[in-house]
Amino acid sequence: MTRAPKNPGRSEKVGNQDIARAFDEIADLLELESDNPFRIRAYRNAARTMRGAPEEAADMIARGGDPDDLPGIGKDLAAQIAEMVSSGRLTRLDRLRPEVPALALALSHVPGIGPRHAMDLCEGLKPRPQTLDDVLAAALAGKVRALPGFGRLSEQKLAERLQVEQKREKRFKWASVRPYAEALLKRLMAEPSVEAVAVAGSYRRRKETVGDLDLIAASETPARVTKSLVAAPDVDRVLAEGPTKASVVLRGGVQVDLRAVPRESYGAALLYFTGSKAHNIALRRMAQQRGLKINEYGVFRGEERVAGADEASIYRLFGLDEIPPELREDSGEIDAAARGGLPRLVGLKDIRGDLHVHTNASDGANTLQEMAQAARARGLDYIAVTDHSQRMRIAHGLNRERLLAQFEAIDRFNEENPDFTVLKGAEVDILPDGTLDLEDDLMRWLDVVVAAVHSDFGLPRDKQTERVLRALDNRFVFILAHPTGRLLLERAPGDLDMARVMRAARARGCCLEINGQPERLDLNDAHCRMAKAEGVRLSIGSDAHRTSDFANLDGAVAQARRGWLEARDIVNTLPSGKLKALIAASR
DNA sequence: GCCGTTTTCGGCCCGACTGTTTTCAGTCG
Repeated sequence: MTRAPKNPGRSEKVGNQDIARAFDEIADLLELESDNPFRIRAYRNAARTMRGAPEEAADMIARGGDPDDLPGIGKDLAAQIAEMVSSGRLTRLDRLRPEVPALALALSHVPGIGPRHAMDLCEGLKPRPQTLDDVLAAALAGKVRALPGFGRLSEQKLAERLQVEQKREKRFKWASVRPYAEALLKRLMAEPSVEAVAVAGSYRRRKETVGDLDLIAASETPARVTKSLVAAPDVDRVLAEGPTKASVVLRGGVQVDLRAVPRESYGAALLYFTGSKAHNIALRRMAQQRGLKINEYGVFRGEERVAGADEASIYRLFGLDEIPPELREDSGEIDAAARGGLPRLVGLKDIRGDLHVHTNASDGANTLQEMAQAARARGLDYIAVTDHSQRMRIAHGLNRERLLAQFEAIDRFNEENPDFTVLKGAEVDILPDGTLDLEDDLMRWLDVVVAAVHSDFGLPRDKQTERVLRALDNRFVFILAHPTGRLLLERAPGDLDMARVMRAARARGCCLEINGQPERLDLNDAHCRMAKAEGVRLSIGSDAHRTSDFANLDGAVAQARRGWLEARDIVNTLPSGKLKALIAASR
């Protein structure tokens, strides 16, 4: 459910996310009113643009810029943005809301129920339903089948969908669906008729959360592949099954959609179902301009297929460099690919060391030696051991004495292991007033000081921002860890003026961390891109608490890639010697 | 509502599956 910003007229800043939500709600409402579909799309595009915009609209307007310059934002929408920024309200939305029942909006958000049926249910049922439960009751009582466009079967499905909706997990963290994805890939790969299979969709684009899994298989006997999915052991319910397509819900609630296509269409299908939708639309427009048609079976000139077996052939046909899935959001990647200007995205192999690692001295599960060995086994050259400072009682934070003992252990380890480097570090708590939980005379002996907020996440924007800025003021702080403090699907990001934080970080030569914990992935993709634009360097940290957690680096790298980052944007692609010099220069 | 080497009007992406229809609308991706 979307809401306009609270506290209209207050000085509290309206963020791009608020604007995006308002535009999406307008699109939803217009859709329920059966408004012009292209106008609806314009609002949705605008919402997407605002979500990924590199600069807060409020800042843009304050410095004399015009949101009209953003792609998909014209005069009208620019005026609406300006209205929201100045007043916190949106007249268009305020007028629209009373015209459409709130229940219709809620119904249309249930999968399988579109705007048409949502309105028909609201207006056709007697007595008029007020809640989703009312609609469910009507369906169970057999009152829905009488409505035009409904029948016995659709009534039954409606009841099921509403019941599922009540306990549905809407999105899943990327890492939590990975086991399902890999199990299904393995199963389908074992099918003799399958020549190739991959996960497409937002999973392949490495979005931090995914709503479902999209599988693409190449096979000359597609019906056998869809049958194999439907018969998989984890399948709870079958939503649809046809000769080339099947949809199921797994136990655990993850929906899986499979498309099986012939070998010569595999690249086209992979491209098509990897999306994003906006990226596809942009490509299709290019196809049209060239008198071509692109769909999930290939690129066609008339009846003739001119590309489609692999993705590269399709991009090549349009004069584009191959665009990595992480960039396919229609946020500038197509222009960049056309002029040979795509970034050379950082890869896991570029990461030389890990700058955020815990041991069992604080809340980790493994010893310093075990962590170092595991890192080396993964091909890293160094790690920074960054156990918690003493304020983190719950995490066994290190006091002065224990930290000094750790120094000695690290020196000993480095002497005995000349082919690997353990850097002395600490994850120092940023206290609510912005002071640090470790004295300067200790921090000066650390190779890497990582500062992080672990309490009082709910401070108002100005206080939270001042708190972080004060911490960054300390000459020894080199990295701001998990800058927003968000936990995916659990805790909203702290209210930080990220533009100010970035300017301060650049001025001080500090880095912002991309934390790879699957529930953090903090910074997010948009912030990564913003940091690069602001000239702020980033660091990648697994925040490992056990040896297996070095796998988190993959998630952090994926996030960096979504943020258009290259190896040179990330400090721990440097060898340890150069990194140390960089840190020394920042003090 | 946006946009422009067919530019200020008239376009705007494409196909599979489902269920209710009797030739198609709704929904999804």
